[in-house]
Amino acid sequence: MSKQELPVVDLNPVACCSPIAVRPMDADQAAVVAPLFKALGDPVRLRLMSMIASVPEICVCDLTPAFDLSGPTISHHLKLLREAGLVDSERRGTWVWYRARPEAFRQLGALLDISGTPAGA
Amino acid sequence: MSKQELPVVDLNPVACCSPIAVRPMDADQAAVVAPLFKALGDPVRLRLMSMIASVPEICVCDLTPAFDLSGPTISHHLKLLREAGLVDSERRGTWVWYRARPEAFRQLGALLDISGTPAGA
DNA sequence: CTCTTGTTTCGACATACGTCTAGCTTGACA
DNA sequence: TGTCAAGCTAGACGTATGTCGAAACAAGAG
Repeated sequence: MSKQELPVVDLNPVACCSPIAVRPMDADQAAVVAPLFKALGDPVRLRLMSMIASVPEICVCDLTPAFDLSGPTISHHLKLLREAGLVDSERRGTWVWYRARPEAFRQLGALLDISGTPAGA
Repeated sequence: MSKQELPVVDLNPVACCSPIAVRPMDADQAAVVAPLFKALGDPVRLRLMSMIASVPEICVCDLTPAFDLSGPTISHHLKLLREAGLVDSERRGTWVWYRARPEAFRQLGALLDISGTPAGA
């Protein structure tokens, strides 16, 4: 191997990790963060996420008809987004309402920040 | 359904899409972007990506020993990152060197920007 | 040319994932 | 209480994914 040295930088104390272009992620951090990206890695979930995040809150009854998919399938995807911590849900009467969790987005956005890094140059 | 109106906003002409919290993504946009998130949705690939992005370039021979995985498996993950457009590779003599593609990161980061959106409030 | 080392491709396998239908739970309302 | 609608859970099924070992390919050294 080339014996190249990888940079070693302290963790950002606020969020989970430094931007991925600042220092190499260790296995534990990757295991925490990868599921968040994975949750957004399906076109249906990405659209759901986008529909939810573009309004203060939205009813499942407004999400389902936007897709050519069965109700249970949409419900399944929403569950994955919930388990990833990207959205919150709340039942109010007959309907269930979903809201985005901004912290998760801020964390993911921060991870992708490449300004002032080797990759950003 | 609740007849709630989803916002309709012009596309950002520079990148592929507006931030996902600005307007709901349509199916075509989601089909383009989701594979990028999917590529980062595996812990091994996320670590690889991070190792690659934290230096100007890096040799496969420095990536492989960081994992408890066979060479072919690492090669497979690198191929997926390449096909997603997140990294570039170049053979120089015996070794193959990988570099991050900053444009892809900037685009993903922009998508996750929630400042000034309903979710960011 | 042949040997060695580094990397990718191929083929196989177990597991995870996306989707469906059927059935259940919750709440509203007559 | 009975009934209906919204949404979730359970189970099944086909496909995609992560992993491996073996083999092929690439480049340099002897």
